[in-house]
Amino acid sequence: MDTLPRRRRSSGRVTLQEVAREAGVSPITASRALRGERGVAAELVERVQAAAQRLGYVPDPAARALASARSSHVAVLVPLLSNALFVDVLEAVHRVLFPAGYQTLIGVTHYDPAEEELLLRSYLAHRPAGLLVTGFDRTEAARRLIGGSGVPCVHLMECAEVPGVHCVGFSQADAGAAITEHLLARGRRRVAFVAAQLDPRTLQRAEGYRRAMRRAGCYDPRLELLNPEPSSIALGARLLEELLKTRPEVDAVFFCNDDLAQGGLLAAARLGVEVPGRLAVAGFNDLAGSEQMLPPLTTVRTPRFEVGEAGARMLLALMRGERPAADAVQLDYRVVVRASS
Amino acid sequence: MDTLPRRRRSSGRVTLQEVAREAGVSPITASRALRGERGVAAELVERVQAAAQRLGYVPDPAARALASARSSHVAVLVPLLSNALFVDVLEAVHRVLFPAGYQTLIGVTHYDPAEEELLLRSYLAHRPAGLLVTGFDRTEAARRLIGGSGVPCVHLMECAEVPGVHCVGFSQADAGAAITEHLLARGRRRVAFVAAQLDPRTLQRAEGYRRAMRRAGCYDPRLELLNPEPSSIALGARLLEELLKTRPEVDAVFFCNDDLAQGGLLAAARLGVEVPGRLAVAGFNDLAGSEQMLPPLTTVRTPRFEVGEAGARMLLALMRGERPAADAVQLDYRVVVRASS
DNA sequence: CTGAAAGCGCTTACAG
DNA sequence: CTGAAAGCGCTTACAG
Repeated sequence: MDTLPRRRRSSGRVTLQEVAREAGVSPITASRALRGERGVAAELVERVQAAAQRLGYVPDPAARALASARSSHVAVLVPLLSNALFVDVLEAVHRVLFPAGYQTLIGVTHYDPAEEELLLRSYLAHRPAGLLVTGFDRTEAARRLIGGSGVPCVHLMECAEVPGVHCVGFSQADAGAAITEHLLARGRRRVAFVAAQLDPRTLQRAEGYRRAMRRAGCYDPRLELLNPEPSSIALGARLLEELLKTRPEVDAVFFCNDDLAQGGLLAAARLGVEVPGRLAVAGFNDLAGSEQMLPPLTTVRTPRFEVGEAGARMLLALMRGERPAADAVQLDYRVVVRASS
Repeated sequence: MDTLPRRRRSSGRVTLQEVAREAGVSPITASRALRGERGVAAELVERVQAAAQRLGYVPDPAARALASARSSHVAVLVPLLSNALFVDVLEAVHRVLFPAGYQTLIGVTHYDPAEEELLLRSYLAHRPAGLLVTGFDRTEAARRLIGGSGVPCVHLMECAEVPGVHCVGFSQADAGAAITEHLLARGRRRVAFVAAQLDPRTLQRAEGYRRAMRRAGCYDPRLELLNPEPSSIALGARLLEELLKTRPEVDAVFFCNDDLAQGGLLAAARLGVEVPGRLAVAGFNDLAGSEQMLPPLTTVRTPRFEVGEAGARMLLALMRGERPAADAVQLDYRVVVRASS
């Protein structure tokens, strides 16, 4: 049966060569047929595919990567998995990329540019076919690594019209302004902004908040409570207590993320602070559970699933060498008004 | 300067050959020195390392994988990223594996054995150095894929003493029994079990619940409310309402996961059901926010971080060809009593 | 302890 | 439209 000479270091897997022999063509033709390269006679394509099927051929990604200087990996760098936001982005990315034959490599930067740079080095060594990164805030070295690699890259979550830069996101600042304007429209004047983590996108929301407050003639820097610790329900509870103690005159709070807002709502209930009567509360991102709070939380629904999907599609185009329809895609958010405001 | 003949298809990266030339040794010696293989003269090791440093050499993982039939990837398969449990496991795994030179590839199975099998095929094609999977519930084909691959594999979250099987986990059944016993010890008799998703580990907790209820002479199948939908805060709220409507006599509820329990607590507050007066409530996993609930949630603190860490360490040993200290590691959980029970 | 040769399994670049 | 040759950048297996 097996007339091939036994290879010295054979790994035991079925090789392209065996498929080619089975189909009666050369390995190169088999390779082209299997990759769907055009310019191969339809009959040969069929014969090769049938042979591959029969032998149970699985291409070797390492050999392919070595020969073509490109792997089937797409590296995705996100700040944190404990932020449900990014889990949704990743889910959407995977749903687009996996059926297209790409493996998603998830890298977690912990909001640390130095760690991102380290991950980038490591992932780039693997010659990924594409790169998906979060936002624009990174070290100069990281920027050079990306640029110098020649690997197609799409930036997620933020949007900037810079030639040669590809991105899918939404305006964090506008969204921050919109939810602030909603609170102002409800007649609130002393609207606090409470934030944690203080990553670039949080600070952009802060800018939106300031813009809206200034426009309404209500801006007062003492209404901002900024804390660099990681965002969490527990921290939201603590920050609300701190806010009420140090700025008792506030009549509304815009939390930069729903987990903080949920904690704030729970703390308010514990302290007997009436929401929205005494204090209106709003969050950001519309995370799981926000609609179940007492009262249900007013928030901004951000298009994270759409960001992941559109970002992955744009990358797919770039990896194919095509020009995407647009270099920068700005998606919509929506203020979701519930009983907390 | 560069006396090397220009290669036809050079990828531009610094190669081992260049490092070897710079250090004045053969490529094989350079390879051995860089990989820390013992049996290379200390002086040569230093020279090679210095040369690599000078040239900015980064080993090519694809070439390495092709030549050695083993990559530096470790594939980790988890059911879901929206369950904070697995995010913690992954975080711990990454913290152990990354410094050891391994890349963690995260695969999400969505609790679907067919999808797991597909992912397994895809990951195994990449010749991972190791494999980390969740639990023991998979297709027969998946089991054969793992076994036939020869790739070291550690099972996480559950524990079984089967020769040749490596695992790190805890007894889901015992933990389920323990929290049930706590509710019984509080004098509750009509303790309901409310569960979603109904994955294997949830069903093991159900077994523990039944064991404890039977032992106390309180078991009644009508006290079980099992729902196959994905677990969420919103579903927990819905299920509590359903429970109170159809089994008004219950005096306690054990939710199979904290997100359900949090939703249940919120629903109870909305309905004016006093907790724990009228109804004691307990959860499972001690997820973020549970301690902030009103009242704070009694739950089981499960060792997910420890599972990830110990599992990764065990895999590290296996990948090095060592025998781990134990094939099956059983970790401890802890009942955390708070005001909801 | 060190090295020359061969090979891992593909694809690129060049012919025809 | 098809193929023979060479090469991608490493490591294994065999010598010495």
